[in-house]
Amino acid sequence: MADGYWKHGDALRQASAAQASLQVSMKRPRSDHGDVSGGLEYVGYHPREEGRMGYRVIRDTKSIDAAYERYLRDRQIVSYSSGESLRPVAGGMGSHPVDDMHMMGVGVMDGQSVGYGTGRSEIPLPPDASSTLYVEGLPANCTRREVSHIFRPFAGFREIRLVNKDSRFPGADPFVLCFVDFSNPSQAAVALDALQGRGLWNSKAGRFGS
DNA sequence: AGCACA
Repeated sequence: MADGYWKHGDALRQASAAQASLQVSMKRPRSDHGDVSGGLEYVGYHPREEGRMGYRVIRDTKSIDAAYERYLRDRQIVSYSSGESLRPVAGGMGSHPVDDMHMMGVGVMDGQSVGYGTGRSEIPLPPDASSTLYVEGLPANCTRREVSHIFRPFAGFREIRLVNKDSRFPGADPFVLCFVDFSNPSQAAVALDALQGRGLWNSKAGRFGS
């Protein structure tokens, strides 16, 4: 009955024979408390007009998840195989909500779409969306340069950080975490939409691509 | 499954 621990790890290990699936998500908040400047209970309050995006005041993480899932489902972009890889939680720059910003190359310029955001001018974001993406499911031996190749084409790409961690379970192999910085949450969301749940690592070839 | 750096 201890198999439950490995319901996913097993899939990961077997993926080495097929194609590993990259899981990209928003960065997790630094802590569950202390982010609120006032120390009060208005947790999800944000200053901008939220009516246009259909968001209301959000009280906790689960609400955000639900709202985000809803909008993704409406857009029919992401398939939910794992369901857990999407974590658009608080943690961004709360002072700078991005509604309809199409600056810096994301979205449209003079009627022409740029970058990988082609076709969609903007992506509605949760008020507390982060500019950093969290990536897991990478092979333990992948290099920083390899992973950079995946994200560099996206507008607003800034930097990538690989982190080697030991498994929380004894005897299991170490794994690689990855944090990808973008100039703003909107640009991060574009990359997220494009990469979420996609299989990018061709383990047969031992490299990225097909 | 696993969330770092400033």
